[in-house]
Amino acid sequence: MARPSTAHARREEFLPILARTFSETGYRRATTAELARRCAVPENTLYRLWRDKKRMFLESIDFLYERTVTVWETRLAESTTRRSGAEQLLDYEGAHYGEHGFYRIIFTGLSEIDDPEIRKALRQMYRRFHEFIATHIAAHRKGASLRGGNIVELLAWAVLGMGTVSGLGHELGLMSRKQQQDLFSDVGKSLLRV
Amino acid sequence: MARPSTAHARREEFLPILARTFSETGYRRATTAELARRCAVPENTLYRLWRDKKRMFLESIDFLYERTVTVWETRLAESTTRRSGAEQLLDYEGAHYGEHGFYRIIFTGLSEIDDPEIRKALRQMYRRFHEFIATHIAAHRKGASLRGGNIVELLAWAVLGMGTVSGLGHELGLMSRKQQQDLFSDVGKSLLRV
DNA sequence: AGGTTATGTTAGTATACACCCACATAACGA
DNA sequence: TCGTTATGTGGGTGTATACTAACATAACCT
Repeated sequence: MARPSTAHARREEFLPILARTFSETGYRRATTAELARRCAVPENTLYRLWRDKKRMFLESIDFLYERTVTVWETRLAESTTRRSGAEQLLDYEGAHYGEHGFYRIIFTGLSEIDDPEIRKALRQMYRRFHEFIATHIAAHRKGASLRGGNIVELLAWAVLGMGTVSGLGHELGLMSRKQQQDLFSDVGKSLLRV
Repeated sequence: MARPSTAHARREEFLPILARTFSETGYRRATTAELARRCAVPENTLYRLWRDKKRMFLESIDFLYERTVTVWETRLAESTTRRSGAEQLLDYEGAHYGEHGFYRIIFTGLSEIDDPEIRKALRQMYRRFHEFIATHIAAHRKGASLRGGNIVELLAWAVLGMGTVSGLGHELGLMSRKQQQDLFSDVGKSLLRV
C-alpha cells in the first residue's frame, strides 16, 4: 500500500466550481486554463481527475440538475402551507429564478449539440425537469380536470418555456426582476387553471 | 471608370446561405471554410464582402428576423378570416414552427453573449419580436380586459417562451410535431383569454 | 485599346487552446 | 526507513481556424 488517493473528494470539491464557471461563461469561454485557475490548481490536476473537458461539462450538467431539484424538494418538504407544490414552486422560481444557472448551461450546450453525448445529457436533463413539473401540475389539478389526455404535459412545457424565456429576458436585459416574478406567479398560476 | 462592383448583389445572394448555415450548425461549427464551401466561393471572397465572420453573423440575425416578420405580415394581409391576428399567428406557428430557424440562432448567439455587438443584436431581435407579439395580443383583447397594466407584455413573454421551448423540445427530440402544434393552439389560445 | 478595378486561386500566418510529458517532491503504508 | 503512489511544476505539441498576402485573370469603362 502507498499514499491513498483523494481523487473522489477532490472531484466533489471542484465540481461546483466547474459548474459555476460553465454556467457563467459558457462552454467555450471556460477554457481549461480558466477552469484550473478558478479551482486554484494547475491544468494538469484537472486532467488527472477527468478524462477531458467534455467530462467536466457533462458532470456539471448533472450536478446542476441534482442541486436544483434538491433545493425544490427540501423546500416543499419543509413547507407547511396548504397550497399545492406547483403553486409554491412557481412562487419560488419567480423569486429566485436563475440562481441555479441551469438555463445558461442549456444555452451553451446547444451550441455543442452536434456532440451526441452532450445532446444526450441535455435531453435527459430537460426531460427530467419536464416530468418533475408535470407531476406537480397533475397533483395540483388532482386529476379532476384531466381533459384532453396530455394537457398536463403541454402545460409543463409552457412552464418550462416561461422559465427559459425568463433566463433569456434577464440575460439580455429585457425583463425586469418584477416582470420575471409576475410571469411566474400571474401567468404561471393562471396556466394551472387551464 | 472601371469594372463596376457587384458586391451589393452578391451580399444579398450569399446572406440567406450564411443565415441558414449559422442556424443549422451554430456559430462555431460554421467555420469560414464551411461558409465559403456552401456559397461555392473561396473563403477570400467572403472576406471581400464582409469585414469578418462576426459581421456575417450579425447580418444573418437581422436577415432572419426580417424574413420571419415579412412572412407573418403577408400572411395576415392575405387572410380573410374574422379571427384575430394573434390567433392566426398561433396557428401558423404551430404548423410551421422552426422553419425560419431563428430560435437556433438565438441559442448559438447566447454562447457568444460576452461579445457586446452580438448581445446587442440578439437583444434587439428579441425585443422586436416581443413587441410584435404584444401588439397582436393587445389587438386581440381590444383593450377590453386590460387589467393590471402590463399583463399583455407578460403574455407576450409567455408566448415567446412557448416558441423557445418548442425549439428546444424539437431540437432535443422531446416534443412531437403534434405536441408543438397543440402547445401553440391549445395553451397559446387559452393564454389569450387570461 | 488601355487603364482600372473586381474576382479567382493558392498559398500562408498567427493564435488560441485542449491536452500531454517528464521530472521533482511530498505523503502515506508496511 | 523504504518503496509506492499521488501531487506540483513547467514547458511543450498538435490542431483547428479566423484572417491575410500575392499574383493572375477577366470584366467593364472611356
